Order: sequence, then C-alpha cells, then structure tokens
Amino acid sequence: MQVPNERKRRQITDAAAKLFATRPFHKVKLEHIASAAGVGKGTLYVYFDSKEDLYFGLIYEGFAGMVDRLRARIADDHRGGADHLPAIVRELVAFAFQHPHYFELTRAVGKLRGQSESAWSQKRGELSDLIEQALRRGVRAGRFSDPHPELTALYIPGFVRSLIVFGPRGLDEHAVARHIIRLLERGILTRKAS
Amino acid sequence: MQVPNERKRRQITDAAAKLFATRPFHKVKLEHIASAAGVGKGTLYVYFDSKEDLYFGLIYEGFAGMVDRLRARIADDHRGGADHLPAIVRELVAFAFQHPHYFELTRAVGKLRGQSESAWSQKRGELSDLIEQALRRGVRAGRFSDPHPELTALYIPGFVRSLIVFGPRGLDEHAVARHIIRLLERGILTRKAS
Amino acid sequence: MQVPNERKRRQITDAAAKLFATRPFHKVKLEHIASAAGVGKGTLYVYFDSKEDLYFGLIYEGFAGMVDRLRARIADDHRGGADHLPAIVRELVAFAFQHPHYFELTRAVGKLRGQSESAWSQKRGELSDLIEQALRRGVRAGRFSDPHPELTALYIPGFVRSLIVFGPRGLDEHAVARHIIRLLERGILTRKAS
Amino acid sequence: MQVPNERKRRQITDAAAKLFATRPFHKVKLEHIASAAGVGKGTLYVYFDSKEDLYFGLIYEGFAGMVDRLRARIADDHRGGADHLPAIVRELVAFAFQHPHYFELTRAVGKLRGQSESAWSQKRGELSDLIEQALRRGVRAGRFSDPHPELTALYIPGFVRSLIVFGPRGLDEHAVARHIIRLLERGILTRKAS
DNA sequence: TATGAATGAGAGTTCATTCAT
DNA sequence: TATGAATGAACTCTCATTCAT
Repeated sequence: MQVPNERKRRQITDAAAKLFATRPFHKVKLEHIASAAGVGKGTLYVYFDSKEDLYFGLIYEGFAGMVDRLRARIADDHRGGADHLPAIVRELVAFAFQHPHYFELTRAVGKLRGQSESAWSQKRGELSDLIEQALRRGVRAGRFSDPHPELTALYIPGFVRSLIVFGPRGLDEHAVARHIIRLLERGILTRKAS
Repeated sequence: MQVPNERKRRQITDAAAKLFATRPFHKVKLEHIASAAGVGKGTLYVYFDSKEDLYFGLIYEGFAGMVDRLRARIADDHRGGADHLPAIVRELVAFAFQHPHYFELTRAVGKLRGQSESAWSQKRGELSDLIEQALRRGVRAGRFSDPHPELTALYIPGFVRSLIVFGPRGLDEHAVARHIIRLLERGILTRKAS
Repeated sequence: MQVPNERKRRQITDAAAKLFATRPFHKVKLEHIASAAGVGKGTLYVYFDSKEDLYFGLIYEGFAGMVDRLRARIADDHRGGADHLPAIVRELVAFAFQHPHYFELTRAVGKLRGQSESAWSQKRGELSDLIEQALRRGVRAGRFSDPHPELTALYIPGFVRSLIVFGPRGLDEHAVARHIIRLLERGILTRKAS
Repeated sequence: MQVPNERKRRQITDAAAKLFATRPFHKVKLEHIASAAGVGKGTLYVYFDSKEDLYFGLIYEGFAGMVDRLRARIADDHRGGADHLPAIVRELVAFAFQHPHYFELTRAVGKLRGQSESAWSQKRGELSDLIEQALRRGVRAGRFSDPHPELTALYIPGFVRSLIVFGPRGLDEHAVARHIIRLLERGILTRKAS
C-alpha cells in the first residue's frame, strides 16, 4: 500500500456512491458505508468532516471529473463549435451510462453551505458555459440558429438526466446519443421543401 | 363529533409542500409541519400513516392533478396532435411556474412501496402516453418527423424540469414556453434553403 | 335496554378483562377495549376515570365478588372450621377455573393510589381472615395442628394461583381441588404406624 | 478501543432490576435506567435490543441462576430425595429473600417471542423437574406419599411466591422456610394416634 | 491512523385523554 | 350520553459524532 490514504479514501467514496444512489440521503447509514467500504465507522471521520461533507464530496468529485474531461476534449478538438455539440452529448450520455448514480445523485443536493455550494454551482456554471460556448460558436458560424443559447445550454444536461431518471432501462448508449443529437439539431417538425 | 376533514388534510398538505420544497426530506421535522399547518402533531397521523406517506401523498397529489388537467385539456381540443404539443409544453411550464416545489420534490422520491409506487409510476406513464400520442398523431398527419416518439415523450418533461432545477430564477413563463416549443419543433440547425 | 348504564359498563368490563388477561397492561390499548366492547373510545371515560381506574375496577370487582361469595358460603355452613377448609379450597379453585383471567390479573397491580389501594388490600385481608379463622377454628377444635395459621392462610391462595400461572392446561377442576386439599391436610410424609 | 464489557452489562442489569421491581414495566423509563446505571441512553442498545429484551434478560438471568444453583446443590447432596426437599425449599426462600424483585418481576412477563419464550419455559421446566425428581425419589424410598408429584412440584414455587407477593413484610427467613417445610411434609391435620 | 463502544440530542410515533358535535 | 377526531406530552429508539484505546 504505497498511498494508503488515497486508496482508502476511494474505497469509501465508491461504497458511498453506490449506497447514496440506491436510497435517499437519510436512509443511508454511515455504518453501512463503513462496512461496505471495509473500514471502521470512525475511519470515515479521518477522511471526511461529516456525512454531508462525504455526500457532497462524492457528487462533486464525479461531476467535476466529467466537466473537466469535457473541457479537455473540446480544447483538443479544433473544429467549429457546431461540431462539438455531438461530442458533448456523447460525453454526457457516456458518463450517464458509465455512472448511472452520479446523475441520480444530483437529486438531493440540498442547500449546501458556503464553499461547498459555491464550488458546486461554479462547476455547474462551467458545464453550462462549455455548452453555451459551443452553441454560440455554432451560431456565429451560421450553423446554428438559436436565439437563447444560454437557455438551451441549460436544457441539454436535462435531456440526458431525464433519460436516466424517467427513461426505461435497457437503452443503447449510442442510439440514445444519436436520438438526442438529432432532436437537438433538427427538432421534430418536418422540413417543408428543404 | 368532528369528522375527518378534507379542508384539514389540505392545510397539512399545503404546509408540508412548502417545507419539503425548502429543505431536504430529513431536515423537515413533523413538528414544523404540524405547527405550520396549525394542527397538533398527532393530527398528522390521523390523515397520514407516516412521514413518508405524507411526503408521497403530497407529490402524488400535485403531479396527478397536473396530468389529469392535461388530459382534459387535450380531450377538449379537437385539432391535430401537432397542435397539442405547444399546449402540452405550456401546461407543463405553467405548472412548473405555479408550483415550483412539485418539480423540486420529485428529487427525493425514494423507493416507494406497493401501491404507492405503482400509483406513481402509473401516473408518470399516463403523462408519457399523453405526450407520445400527441407526437404520434403529429407524425401521422405528416407534421412531425420523429423516429422515436416514445423517447421524445420521455425527454419533454425533462426539458421543463431542467429549467426549474438548473435554470436561473427570474425567467418569464411565456418566453420559456416559446423557447422550448421552438427548440422542440425546429431544433437548432439553421435551415438550408428554406 | 332498561338499565343501559349498567349493561354498557359490563360490556366494557368484560372486554377489558379478556384483553388485560391476554397481554400486559401497557400493551392493552383503550382503542382495543372500546372496539372489543362495541363502544366508542370516549365512552370509556363516561364510566371510568382513567385506564388505571378501569383496570383496577376490573380486578377488584372479580376478586371482591369471590371473597363475598366465600364469606356468605361459610356463614351458611354451621359445621366446624376444619370442615370449611375443603369448601374454601373448592371455591378458590372453582373461581380460578371459571375466571382464569382474574388470577392472572393480580400480576400487574401496580402501586395504586389512596382509596383504591386500601380497598384492594382490605379485600385481600378479608380473604386471609376468612381462611385464617377457618384454620384457627380447626385448631381450637383439635382437628388442625398449625403453629402459624396466619402464614398458612397466606399460602393457600398461592397454591391455587401457582396452578393457574405455572400449571399445565387441561387439569380437571375437582381432581385439582382434591389434591390441594389432601396436600394441605396430610402433607406429603408417609404416616408412620397410623 | 473499548470492548463490550461484562461489567457494564451488569451495571445496567442491576440498575434495571431495582427499577423494574419498584414500578410496573410501563412506568420504567429507559432514561432512568440509563442514568441509574451511570451510562448513556444509547449504551443500553449496545447490550440489549429493546426494552423488552432488557427486561427479559434481567428476570431470566436471575431465575436461571437460582435454578442452576439449586441443581448443583442437589447433585452434591448424596442423600435421598426426601432429604432434598427441605434444601430446595430453603434455597427458594433464600432466593426470594435475597432477590425480592425477581419474584415480583415474574408478574408481567408478557408473551415473549421465539427463543426467549422457550429459554424461559425450559428453565421453568427444569425447576419443576428438579422438585419432581426429589419428590419421586422420596416416594420410591417410602418416605413420601404423593399421588401427583408433578402437580405438587408446580405448587411449591407458588408457596414461596405467595409469601413474597401477598405476605406481610418482616418475616424471618428461617422461620418461613421451616413453616413451609412443615406444612409440606405434615399437612395441617393432627395425627390421630401416631 | 484506525477502530467500534459510547453517547445523547433529537427524531418519528404512540396513545391516554379531551372536547366539539 | 356517546363519539372519534384532535391533541401533545412523553415515549422508545436511531444514528451522527466523539473518544478511549
């Protein structure tokens, strides 16, 4: 165990993620998390300040990771914004499929205090900005027509989320992504004479 | 002798709705609900079996009301399905604006038991069906082009929800509805030569 | 219903007797008693001041009735005290068989207040006195040999009670009475040369 | 790290014994037990599953201890069964005097569940058996004359119990034991010509 | 650092009692 | 008189947190 610290922290984080995704906050007992993580109850307090802190750290970590990955991907892609949109959707969908909890988790983000809250909403803002920038670049390039990219940016994660929360199980990742992209791009009206 | 009172039930329901919308489930104390409703703590148990039952009754009532209203509205509207879509979106948006809690509430619906769960998912299915039928009628009439109306039907409430949950405050109800409708109908791609 | 009062009181008393005999005091809910008696919960308070009052009235009534019957029977029997003993035992046993609850009930007589307590212990004293007098008359008549009739008097109800509480079910009333009488009279030592 | 402590379990047991002996079950508050035992309220639940479990563990412990001591004493005594009877009575009386609660406690043993119930009735059976065996050995040796030792065995604890429950305070332990033994052995009839 | 026994504030729930009808 | 809806004090039990080891 070279880095016992980080390893154990992740054990806890992973165990907690599964439990918090399964049941609502108040039904998850620290005792369960501890035993699921294979550590003692007291050990949780070595790594986290409180149950809420553990919970927040958990969802923030997952969410922030996704956003950061997304930003890196876009930075590496030197094509126009309109071409980034499919990539963004695919990344969101892939994330949702790989981490079905994390989206679920955003459910109960209660009123968090101080820095936690601001860290969280900052990251949320970053995601919106990424999407909004892509949209705006598309608009500037004449590829998109969207009078309110800032609103559309807000909806797009909602697309994915609604899939996870309301959708039937057993959907195919790529089909879902394709459908969302198509809907986003073309809408549902038939094109008259185009 | 006093008789179980629908008025009193509503007092409780209303007070609880406000509190549950403000803070997460486990931070809402029955004592607060009782005093906010102007009744004794024990009275809650005359009308509900438990805190969870109260919570569920609450969100179900609001949600079911909306769905039923929606169905009635559609039944009265004898135009084609494509023309129902704006009405549906407007109803969803109006509801979301009038009852900002209810959408928030759907956050923490834990795993419900038996009939509660089935009542809930049945109502959710009814909503999806309403939307899906409208989409399919639009497709049959040649107005919509949508290879997966059943998926699109799932996304639409997600549109609205993401607005309420993630969106900035201070949006104008009609503008929001218009934007969603436009996005849904036309997508964001510019129309080439049309 | 000529005497609706007395009739209803007995309904309550009978229902309560069965329930209190079945489970400990704190597991008997007034609601159960009320519904078992076929009356409303509030009605109990027309006839009794409190749960404890109901409980006490119940066991006192049964016990007092038995003692009074016993006294009357002895008063009518003009033979000697030694001949009263079998009658006493038979009455106790008969009572125990006819009202298996009442003996059970003496279990949980908590610390009662004021007049209740004194009424109860007075009646208990009366029973002891009845038995003790019978024993003493037997001793004076040379039929009994007992240096401590006051103690023996205390034991005799215990005989019967232990039967009901500890004994196996399905005993024959008369056999039991006979056995107790024999044990009381002769003890268990074999008589040497008699 | 602290380890579940037999000493602490006994602290709780002892404090609870006193309180349960003083007032009926439903008047004993866990808070009182905890503070009387000098531990926190939650600590009770480290050692016991519920109030009922604590209560049962309490009386069972005392009762089982007495029965086991009794059996050991008899096993060490190589005389005949008839000679064991006084020892048995003395042990029962001694126990009753040393632990006036325990007999009181048997009052409110409600309907216990599963293994608790069977453990308890098994121990009660063991006591009856011990006494019955002593009686039967006495009968076989020609010292006792008892047509129903199995019934007599049931009565004997009742003797002692009636003393504790119904008897006056201030009795002398040895006098009481002697009186019971005499009554058991000789009965109360005078011996004609013996 | 790691543990789980110990803690006690605080929660949901119960239920004897009251009271409007 | 009779009722059961309403009540809230008080209960048992939970569980996040602390701390001795």
